[in-house]
Amino acid sequence: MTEIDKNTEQKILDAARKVFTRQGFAAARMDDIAQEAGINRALLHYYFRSKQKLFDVIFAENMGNFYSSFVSILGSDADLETKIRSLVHAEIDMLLKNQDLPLFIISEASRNPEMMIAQMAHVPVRQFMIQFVQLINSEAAKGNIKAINPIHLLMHIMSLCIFPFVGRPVFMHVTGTDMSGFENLMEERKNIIADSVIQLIKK
Amino acid sequence: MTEIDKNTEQKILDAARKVFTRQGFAAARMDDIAQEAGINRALLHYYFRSKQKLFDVIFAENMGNFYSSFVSILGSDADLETKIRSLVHAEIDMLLKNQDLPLFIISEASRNPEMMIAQMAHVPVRQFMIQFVQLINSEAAKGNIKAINPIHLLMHIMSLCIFPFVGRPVFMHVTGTDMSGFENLMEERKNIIADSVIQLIKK
DNA sequence: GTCTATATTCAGATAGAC
DNA sequence: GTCTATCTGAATATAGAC
Repeated sequence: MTEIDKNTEQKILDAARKVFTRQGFAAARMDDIAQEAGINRALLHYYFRSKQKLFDVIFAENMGNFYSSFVSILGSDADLETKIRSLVHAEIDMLLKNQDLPLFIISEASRNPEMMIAQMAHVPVRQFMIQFVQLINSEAAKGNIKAINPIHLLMHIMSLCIFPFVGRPVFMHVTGTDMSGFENLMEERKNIIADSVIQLIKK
Repeated sequence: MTEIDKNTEQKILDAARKVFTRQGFAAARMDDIAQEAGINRALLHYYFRSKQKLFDVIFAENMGNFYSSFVSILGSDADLETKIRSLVHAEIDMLLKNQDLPLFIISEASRNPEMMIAQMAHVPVRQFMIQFVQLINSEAAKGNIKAINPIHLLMHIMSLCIFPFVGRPVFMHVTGTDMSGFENLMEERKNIIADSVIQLIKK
């Protein structure tokens, strides 16, 4: 579907996603979204009534995308090492395609925790966490891995995968890297992170 | 400058630091800062002319605080393991006292990279990075640790230390933890992170 | 230096023509 | 459905009294 074929609602949503995800709610301007969509402000209001309502749609969408990509992996019948490797790869792949997503979710969640909590209700993230904890505990009980607090392990994985994207601007400047250098590094990091995590739990 | 000037100026700076660091530039209101300082808006402008100029002062201050706490550690004559342990402890101690700092710096840097770059010039972060890279490379050359890309190692350390604070609201909700539970976990994490990092480089 | 009152600017939202 | 023009409200900034 080309840009012109899309109906107006879709053009608005695409534009809003782009602007809100980059700028956040407070800094985003309805006019930026309108220009990005190639229409005028009035039409935004005609379709979505208010900035807040339009934002809510985008936030829910982004929240869903952020978690959906890797929730299914734990349920497979692969061994733990494979699961961890897939998890890390899936997450970094998703982040490479949606680089502004984590900072968006995190900053909007900080500024408005109630909204985040409301949206979390529609996403199986808690279930994911429980599944993860059980998996690690049972592997440890079976003696397949070292005993480790699953919460710390999960925090390790999330931190290692997500943080570089959140801190990207600072990181790129400090190391003197450009976008493609950064992306190459993250490609490399898929295996480095997986290896690191696996090394930590291996007996 | 009289004693009373200093008091008011200091009250404004304290209030501005609190509000800007929590809310970010776009969401912060001059009136919030005035109320927090116990004065009125006009006086803010009398002292700092504009919101932007007041913000610049706070941003520079925060940027300085963020990096100054651990830059000195690398220069000591302790062994590598001790240095890494001190680095992690110092950084997490600093973050426990300034929990909003990393998200503030990261989001403002994303929205306005030029400002971040300008402020970076006054902070020895690049020098810190070079020092770190040399340290790791020389230890590897001496055969004291495994060969590892120092950039990835540094990214590991930074990610593990900083990310939990950035993602704290989401994390607290997902795990059902409250503030004191979170802080206990981060206390625990000081050693867990240091142990993990050291394990990764040990031969 | 500090305040109240006011001006200015800007962005979200609406009215009404087509 | 889409536009131009306009209203409203909020937030930054200034003027001027004390």
